[in-house]
Amino acid sequence: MAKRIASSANGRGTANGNNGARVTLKFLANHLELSPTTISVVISDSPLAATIAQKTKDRIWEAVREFNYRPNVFARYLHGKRTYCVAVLVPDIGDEFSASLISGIEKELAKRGYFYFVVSHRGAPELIETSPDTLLDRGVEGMIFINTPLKRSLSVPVVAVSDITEAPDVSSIVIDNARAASLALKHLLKLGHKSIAVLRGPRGNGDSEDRWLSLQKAAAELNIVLAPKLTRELGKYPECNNTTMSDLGYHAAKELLEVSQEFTGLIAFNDGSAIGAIRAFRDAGLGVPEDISVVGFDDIEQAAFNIPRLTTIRQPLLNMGELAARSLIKRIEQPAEKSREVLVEPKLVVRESTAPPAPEPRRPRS
Amino acid sequence: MAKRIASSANGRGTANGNNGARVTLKFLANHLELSPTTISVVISDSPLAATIAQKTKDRIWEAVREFNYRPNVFARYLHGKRTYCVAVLVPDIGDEFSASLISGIEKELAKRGYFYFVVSHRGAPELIETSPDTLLDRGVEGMIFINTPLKRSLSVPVVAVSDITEAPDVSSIVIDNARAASLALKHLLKLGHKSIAVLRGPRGNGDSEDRWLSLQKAAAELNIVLAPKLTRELGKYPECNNTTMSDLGYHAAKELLEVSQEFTGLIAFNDGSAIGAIRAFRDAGLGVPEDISVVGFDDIEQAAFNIPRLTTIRQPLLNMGELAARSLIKRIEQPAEKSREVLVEPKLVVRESTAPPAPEPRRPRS
DNA sequence: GAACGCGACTGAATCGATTTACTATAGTGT
DNA sequence: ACACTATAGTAAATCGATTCAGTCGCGTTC
Repeated sequence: MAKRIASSANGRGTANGNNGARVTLKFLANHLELSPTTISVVISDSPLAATIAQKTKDRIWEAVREFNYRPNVFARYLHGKRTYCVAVLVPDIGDEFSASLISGIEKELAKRGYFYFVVSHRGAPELIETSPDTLLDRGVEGMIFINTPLKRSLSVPVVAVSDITEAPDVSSIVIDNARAASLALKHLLKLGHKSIAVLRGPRGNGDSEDRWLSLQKAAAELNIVLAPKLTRELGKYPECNNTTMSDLGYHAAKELLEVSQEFTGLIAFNDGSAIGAIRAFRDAGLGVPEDISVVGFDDIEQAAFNIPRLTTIRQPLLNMGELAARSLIKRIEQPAEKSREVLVEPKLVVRESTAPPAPEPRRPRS
Repeated sequence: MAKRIASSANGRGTANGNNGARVTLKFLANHLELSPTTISVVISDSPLAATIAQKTKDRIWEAVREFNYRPNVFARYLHGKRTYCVAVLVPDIGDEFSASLISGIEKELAKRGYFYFVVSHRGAPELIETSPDTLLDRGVEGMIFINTPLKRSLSVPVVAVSDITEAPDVSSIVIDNARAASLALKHLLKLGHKSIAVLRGPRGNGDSEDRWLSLQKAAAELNIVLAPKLTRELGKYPECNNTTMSDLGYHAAKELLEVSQEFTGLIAFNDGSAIGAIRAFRDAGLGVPEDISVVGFDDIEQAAFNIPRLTTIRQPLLNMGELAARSLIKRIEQPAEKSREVLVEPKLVVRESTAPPAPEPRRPRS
């Protein structure tokens, strides 16, 4: 009988009453003079465990604690047991959009005892193509695609956030862009703006297309024209690598300024580009909201502290992440569950970057 | 002999020439009329592979392609093979500090073919205590602790970023806070500031203590006093959950304003709190830099687009992440490698939020 | 007192690959 | 023609746990 009690917080490398040898089922079996079967049955609480005497169970659990036995995850998985592991694919984890989503995902996954791999592909097509297989090799039971195209179907459940997948049977979590567009446009309209510029999202971003279409549709319904020359696209995806959204917004806004002196409102693709645009206007001697009103999108942390505080369409990113994780787990644990699309409600947050347009045509301040 | 060529991009669930059954070594062996041993030897390119005829090798590789055979990672690992998997522990992935670091880490890991788990513990002590073991169970070969305390030593290499570990034999990547402090202080001093307020980092953050100590030391050397009443701590760690750095900075700055009308300079713990503070000053009718100069820390994306553009001490977060990953891999692959501390050089980035103090004592503008 | 049932376990096959220690065949030198 | 050496491969044990199909002893029951 072993005398030593292992320190509860032993770090594997340290002593555990077994003199350095790994604590395996076989070792425990030896020590308890039972068969590995019995111990396995008790530990994994299989139905068979009912047939084991309580006294024996107690002995087993005690030994488990004493030696800090931890079943080998890999051996277990060989028998097709669950891995409780999923993957998140994302263009880049560096920006606040992705980071907030992942934060929400993580929160929910942790609550349910799941682990996750993160793969950021930076838009590289071959990574997008091959990493699902590698992840499958590693036993993930499901995947969350953030803003990432998926062309084929996979053998595990998939949830897409900011959907740009073509694959069937994928659940998706998307913001209600129609509602968002109408919210932003109506707000500006009510303030009295007639000429509105738009910063479209980069091609390759899941929301770009849908958002733009929604904006056009809403504009048509409200009898506004979104003039093409007052529209800028925020750069192609692959180039997004070293350029930040603010940077993209800054340059797009400058271009806009060169083209026109008329517009009094701007709807940006997101808060980052909105902040960049405001900076550009400011550099041109124009004030926000005095000369131009700006509406952002997302409501990132800085939005509320920006000068001026940013009026924006809030996307509940944390919730969306949680929702994505929850949907995924549901589909993993209840395979009968059908895939479905969840539309998330955006919210207009009015702050300081929007105001009625100046009565006079604007002119750069000195 | 199989007739069909598997589609190269088959998604596991789909046909692969084997009618749905898993493609295992045994299956391939059967199909090629070779023993599993031979195939294994060839595929894993063990030394023995030299003894296999080239012709046979070719046949094997062809079959591997044809059936899209992928060795089972878990079965492999049972034999103690490498997992190429590490873990990153972080308080929270949502903020730009962590996100940038992870982005750097990820970049380097991906380059070397490693996968990684992320665990964000939100400061919860029991998670910090238990997750290393769970991660070890999952076969990680090393861990990166971002801003996370580690009290015991682990059986795998550990690299700490923004170091607050007490464990021995841990490599660490830390910013040179002494240099940073001197940079910030000298900048303000040269502009003519005498009375300088400080926003200290939250307790529990790895850099807080060191940064503050460095600041005091540098101040002493430069013959400035950092008055305790002009010093604020940015809230305790656990409460940091729902509060953003900007929020913390905002409130701390307000408090500062209530206490004193004298200070003309502020050194913030990071850019988030700096932006919050600027907002608070502005709300009180004070301008930055006209009335108060503000120095941030980190140089996050928004810093360059903020109004005013933020003067800040840049921390090369992406590089630090890459460095951390590189160190970790080195220690994994060359166990003889000793742990060491890497001091990263900060850089002063002068923008618009700092200027000489106004000659007159300041007073709130209307 | 033979047949039966039941409680409490266990043996052996299995998951999918790796690895060590062979074997079988063909070719070489003398 | 015989030992000897490559060459080309294979059988079987192993990693650590799970699981199906028993086994063994003992108390009932008619």
